[in-house]
Amino acid sequence: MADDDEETLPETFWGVAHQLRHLRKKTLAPWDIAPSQARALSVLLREGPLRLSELSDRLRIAARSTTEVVDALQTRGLADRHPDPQDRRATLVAPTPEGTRIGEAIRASRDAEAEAYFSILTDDERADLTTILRKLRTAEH
Amino acid sequence: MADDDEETLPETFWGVAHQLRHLRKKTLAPWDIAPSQARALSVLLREGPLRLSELSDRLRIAARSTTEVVDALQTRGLADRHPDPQDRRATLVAPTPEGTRIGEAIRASRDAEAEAYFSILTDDERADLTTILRKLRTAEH
DNA sequence: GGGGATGCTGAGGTTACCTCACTATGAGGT
DNA sequence: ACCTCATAGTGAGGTAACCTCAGCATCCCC
Repeated sequence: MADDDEETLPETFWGVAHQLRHLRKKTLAPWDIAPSQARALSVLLREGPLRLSELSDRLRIAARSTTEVVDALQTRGLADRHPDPQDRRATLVAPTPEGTRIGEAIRASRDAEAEAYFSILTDDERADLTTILRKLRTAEH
Repeated sequence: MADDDEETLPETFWGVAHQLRHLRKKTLAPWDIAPSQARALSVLLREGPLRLSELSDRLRIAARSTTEVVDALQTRGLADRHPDPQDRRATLVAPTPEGTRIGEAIRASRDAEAEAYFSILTDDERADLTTILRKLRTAEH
């Protein structure tokens, strides 16, 4: 019912973001895990145990918000906290075996989801899109 | 402090989305208007008076959420409701003169913002990006 | 051995959504 | 005319994912 012929670049960008967000949510449903938690778990799998502050940097959110995400992961038994031997102020967050298992399953499913979503593009378009977005991403704004 | 060398396409996409969201928020600051309200106002400027249900379609949000956005616009004197002469169940939402004025100012500023953000791209890259996103946007997923 | 920076978290707030239930109205069939 | 069913908007209540600010513990450096 909504027609979308002459959208500007940012508008189109947000449209895609919106679709991807919904898709991602749907993909996550089998695990009953919130997107923010899945994101954090994925960072932990990729980078191993991290301080809360480091995790905040990776997620680009405030430290206080990271506390909440980690609380949730811990409640679900997907990650745990232990003291950093280097610095008694700091807390290291690491995925549990269960967290690793689930995190890997999510990643696989998410790869498949992204594959499906972007599969309507040609290889060239995909490559171009990656290059262009990466350029935007890393530029100084 | 966060290094970002080997991100996947979706990750990079979200990174760009994140930056754009912050930029947009900053651009909106002078008017002290929430992003959701600015979006609705922009739709109203483009399409003229709309029923709440039609506005929901354009914004791709639930009807109930549109009620809230319109409430906010009305409180600020940027839009008003009046009954649809065609259907006494329906309510038409239209921008006030003030809403039109502010909406246009926001659009101008937003165009400038987007221009600045995407200005690091070449014309070709911009065209490619638009084409690719539009393709993703309109495909059946 | 202060004094300021850093690391985490409690308290409390905001934004932008959602569903469900309800009322008023419209539209079609009998 | 009446009955049923769909549609339009909204009250009530809820959620996710963020935020700031204040406070405490610890570290680092002169």
